[in-house]
Amino acid sequence: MKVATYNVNGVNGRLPVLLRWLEEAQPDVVCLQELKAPVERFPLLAIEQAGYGAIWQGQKSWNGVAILARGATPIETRRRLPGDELDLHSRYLEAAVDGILIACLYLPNGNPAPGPKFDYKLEWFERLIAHGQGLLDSDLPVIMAGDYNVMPTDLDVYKPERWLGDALFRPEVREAYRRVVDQGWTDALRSIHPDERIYTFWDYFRNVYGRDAGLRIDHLLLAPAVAKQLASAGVDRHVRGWDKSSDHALTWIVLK
DNA sequence: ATGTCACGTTGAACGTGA
Repeated sequence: MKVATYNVNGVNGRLPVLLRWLEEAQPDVVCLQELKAPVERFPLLAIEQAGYGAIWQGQKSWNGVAILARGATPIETRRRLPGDELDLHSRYLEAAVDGILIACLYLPNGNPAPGPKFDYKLEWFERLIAHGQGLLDSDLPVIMAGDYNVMPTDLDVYKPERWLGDALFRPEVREAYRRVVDQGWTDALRSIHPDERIYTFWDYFRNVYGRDAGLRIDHLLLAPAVAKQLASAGVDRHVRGWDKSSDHALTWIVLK
């Protein structure tokens, strides 16, 4: 079983890239973030024609998340991260696929920091920690996949000293990410490749991709029951070089 | 500070978020 996460950065604008990758990689489950489309503009027909069922949560212009499953429709279990009824951003979606609970999340960027957007990011993290604990307590096989907007360590940044004050790398968010992992989650990419420089995002600016000045901010966190089944993990970084690509690449795992 | 995108309000630029 192959499970992937992809910040698509506009599901309609990037649709050819998404469909090309689905055909090439044949994933079983895909978590998408940053649809940047309202509910009614999700390209369900094209995705169904590619052989996938989908559930999604849209929002005009910003955010938006979806879960795709090959030959099946994910069974939705939740479409909000609990803990704040006033949070209207479309950033969380949860569903069962083939006996595994898939949480698709798009954590707030948080810049500029400090400020209200950074506070919102930290609050969102607290809610994720609370909900994540509940998921672990359930003993279900769970994957929390998505754009966490956090580089966990120096190894995940091309030039750490340049990012110290940024909302993606400030000590508070690294600490929050660590608190999630320390609950008992396995960072799939890091567990398979403990010492390797692996990036999942390259900015559009200044030939950043060509210079490999990347960041690792897209993560798949595995509950113990799933971590036991982890066979391989990687990033399809070549997709970032395709025409009209998202600034993120596809990050995936294969389970035994 | 800068740089590059997508999406929206609009009707060719500009604001916003990233």
